[in-house]
Amino acid sequence: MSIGRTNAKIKMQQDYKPKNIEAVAQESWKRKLSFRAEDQSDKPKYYCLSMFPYPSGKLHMGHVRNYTIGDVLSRYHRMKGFNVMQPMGWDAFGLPAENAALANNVPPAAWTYSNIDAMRTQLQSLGLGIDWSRELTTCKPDYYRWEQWLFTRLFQKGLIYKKTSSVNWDPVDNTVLANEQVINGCGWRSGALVEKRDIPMYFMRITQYAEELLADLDQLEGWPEQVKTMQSNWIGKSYGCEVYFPYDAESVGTTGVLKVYTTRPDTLMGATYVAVAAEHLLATQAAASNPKLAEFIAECKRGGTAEADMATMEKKGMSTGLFVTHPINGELLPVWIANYVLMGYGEGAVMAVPAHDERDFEFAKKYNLPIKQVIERDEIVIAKKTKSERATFADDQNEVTDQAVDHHRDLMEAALVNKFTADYWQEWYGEKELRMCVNSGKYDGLDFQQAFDAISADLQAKGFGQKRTQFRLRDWGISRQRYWGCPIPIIHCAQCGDIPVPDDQLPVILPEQVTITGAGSPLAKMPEFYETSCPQCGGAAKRETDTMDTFFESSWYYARYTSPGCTTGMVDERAQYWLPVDQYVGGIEHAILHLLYARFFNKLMRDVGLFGETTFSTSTQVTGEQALQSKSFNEPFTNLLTQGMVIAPTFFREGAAGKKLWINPAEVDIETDSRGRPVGAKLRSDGQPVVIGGTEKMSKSKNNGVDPQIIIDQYGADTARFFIIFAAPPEQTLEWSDAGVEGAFRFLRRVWNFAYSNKKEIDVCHSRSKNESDESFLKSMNDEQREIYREMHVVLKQANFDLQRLQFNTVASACMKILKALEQQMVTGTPGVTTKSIAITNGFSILLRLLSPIAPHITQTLWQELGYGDDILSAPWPEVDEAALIQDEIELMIQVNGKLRGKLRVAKDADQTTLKQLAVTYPSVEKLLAGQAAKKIIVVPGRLINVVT
RNA sequence: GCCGGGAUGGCGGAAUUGGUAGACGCGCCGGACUCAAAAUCCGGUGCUGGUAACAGUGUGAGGGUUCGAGUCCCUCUCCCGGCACCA
Repeated sequence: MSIGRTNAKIKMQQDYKPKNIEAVAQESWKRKLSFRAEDQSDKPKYYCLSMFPYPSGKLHMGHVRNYTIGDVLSRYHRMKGFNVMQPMGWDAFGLPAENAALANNVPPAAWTYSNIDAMRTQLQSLGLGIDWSRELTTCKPDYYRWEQWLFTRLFQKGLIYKKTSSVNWDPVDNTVLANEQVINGCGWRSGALVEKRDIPMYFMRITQYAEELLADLDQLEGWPEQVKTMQSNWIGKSYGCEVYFPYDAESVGTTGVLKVYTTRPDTLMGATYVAVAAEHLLATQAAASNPKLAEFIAECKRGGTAEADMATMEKKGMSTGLFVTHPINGELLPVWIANYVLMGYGEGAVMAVPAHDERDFEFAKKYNLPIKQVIERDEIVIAKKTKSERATFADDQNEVTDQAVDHHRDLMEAALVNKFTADYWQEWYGEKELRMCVNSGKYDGLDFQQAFDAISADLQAKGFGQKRTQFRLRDWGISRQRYWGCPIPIIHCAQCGDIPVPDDQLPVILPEQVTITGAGSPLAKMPEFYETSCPQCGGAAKRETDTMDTFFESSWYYARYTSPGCTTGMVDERAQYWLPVDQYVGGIEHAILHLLYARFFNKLMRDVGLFGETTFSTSTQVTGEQALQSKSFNEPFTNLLTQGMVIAPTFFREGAAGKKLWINPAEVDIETDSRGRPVGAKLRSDGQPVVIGGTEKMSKSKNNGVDPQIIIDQYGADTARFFIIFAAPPEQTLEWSDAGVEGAFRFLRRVWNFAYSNKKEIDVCHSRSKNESDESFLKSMNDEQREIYREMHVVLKQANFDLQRLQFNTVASACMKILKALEQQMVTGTPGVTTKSIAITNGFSILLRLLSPIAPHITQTLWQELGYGDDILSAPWPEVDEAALIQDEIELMIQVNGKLRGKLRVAKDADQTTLKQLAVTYPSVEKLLAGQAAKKIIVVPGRLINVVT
């Protein structure tokens, strides 16, 4: 069956039946290849990408929201005249497939592929304008062979290297656990106490790109500020100093230095001890002869590797009995082992200045270590001086008043009484501004920067340190001791070492028929997989059995979509047409890791020469300008929209032993009082009360998920899409509401009904000559028509603005406003074709086009049914007729002292004097003035007049 | 703990730059239609007082800047996201 002309002959359905019209519309898009993106076009390109889903098997509301937002953007840009590409694919490797394999005894591959099929069907029923010819699946060799290829290139360039690193080790299941699988320090399945274990892993030198990743954030004007801030903080560039503390030969037994990094060298004179991580060389050495220390180190190694746990646990430490000497004053400082010092960060050792660091302070108080104040507020230092001495400190910026001196005298007295209590300490520890050194010998009186420079210089002169820039960002560990991931293309040869798999032997294919036991990787138990020969010497060798972090796949899929079917590389020349992505849409939870890794990969691929004739050496930093000149590009995503979560109410009953039994909202009836406030809830099946819980992220564990498929089956995809767009702006959390969904459906039905009952008049109107861009169109209208026409365009102007700033909920509102105004016109307007139909025909065409990105099926159908055209997809986007917006009279607010007291209609070009006169003689203003003259009258043109008394 | 974000009627949210707080929708109340109900349509709806006109009050809490603050500044509370092996 075909739609369009054939269908137009059939009488229009009276009732809105989404099931029928959605199937017809989707079939038509499929047949006409409506969403096939052209690799060559006269139109400007628009690459709109939504984060691809992990194929869990069932579409959830978060997906629906993500892809609806992307589809609205895609369809809007298409109508604006862009060559749009909106692809879709599957982030198919990952832990859940292995968990499912354990639970259901299905191989991860089979489970994944059947999930993909199920989810593709669901996605298609949403009516998304996707170019399915570009679909990709990351667990297929034709995809992952190219990341193996990239791996070997980066390995050869030294951008991937091997080192040992800590993982969560489950000693009962003898397996490595993900952070997610560690619950309260125990393995999720075995319940065993998890410990840290050091194993060799491959790392990517993302730190080599830290400077560029940080600097290029400035180029990302289309990114939310908060995401850039988070990334910037994550990279964490800091300026500091390396300090070497020479070993005390007597206690340590050898010579050497303890290396630390500090951002506060100005406080070096206040260092009273040093602390090292449990894995530090000095710790190991001290523990050799001290069983108690060895026990403490073992304790530190218990528990997982998650940073949040490290940061919140109780600070514990133990003295090693070893000493180092202070590099400037030569004092002996004790060496402590502390559980809050991380081996993987910095040097695995810190200098402790308890007077000026919160953690050191807490630790020193706990273990009675000395606290030496070396920084003081300027004012207090000054207050301690005589009046004449003070004069030399006072300047225009920092005048020392007697009041300030008194205030700080009080503080000083408080200090004597409360010395080093946490409250008082808060008063002076942190900020670097307006502070100077005290108790620091020759550095006394220096401010932060002066002391920083002087102490660094002295350290350097003595060979005990130097200034250093440091990044918080660590190199990216990419090895996973798991099965369901991309095999790392390395061969271990006893003679030749670690050899990358040669290109002609790629891909290293992951065997799909395996048994998952939950203990260790199946690959390590498959000789047919790991037994191989060395590509270099030909001798027997062993293939690497670790797989890659799944972030690897998601870091370059955006590029692969540009080159579907490419068998010659990761991408081909089509990438240069489509990249960078114009609009990326996805959850805020990816603000740091995924988005940082994808930015990193973009730079790697650029530097490997995939995006043009660039030949950057990886050892030099590339500026944005250089890259732009070379026709390449630095950043993968020009604009970023971070969408909020979908949340829903929760309901539960207390089960045995206080265990909560969560009840799905669909099974609950809510009781309200006369005002509509909820007072209770009952389970429909037994009529007994349930407890109303909080409103939380839709999840299996809280049983508050709403299945999108049920909504689509019941109301249609257009209703689901409309509700999701209408209920909240894209970046905010969206609260699910069944009543709201019904409201969305009611609205679409009203649109349908309006079309049905006005079809005749609109048809008649089409036969008359008219052109909305024609100036005479506006002039030909009578006042009534012009007013409704103006109303349409006021709403349209706001809607077009809202679309540009990605606030789609108010675009949905605008559609409702237009329909309301048109319905109103039907009731109150003068009957007859000449007075109503022109305005209605024009207004309804605006409504259909404005609504079409949100609810594409109903609008496509009505566009044809009412004879506006064959295909709304190729209709031009409605633009505002500015001439229609001009009004002769405007309404001004009248305020007295900023408080609204009335409204006034005035000519739009009334002058200020007239307006002021009108305001003071306005009855309620006159009354409030009570005969007094106004002190001041503020006129805000076009808005208000404020009379100040 | 650290980094980032949020809080506006009974509910979701609107208010472009400091200038009419509550658009639009849900819910609730009243009315029409109906034998009745549902659906639909019309009207009302921040809170307090008042028959009403109107007045007071109101954007998480407390303070500040301003003729004027939901919006800017300071302090605080609660909630959410991320923290490097969930994706």
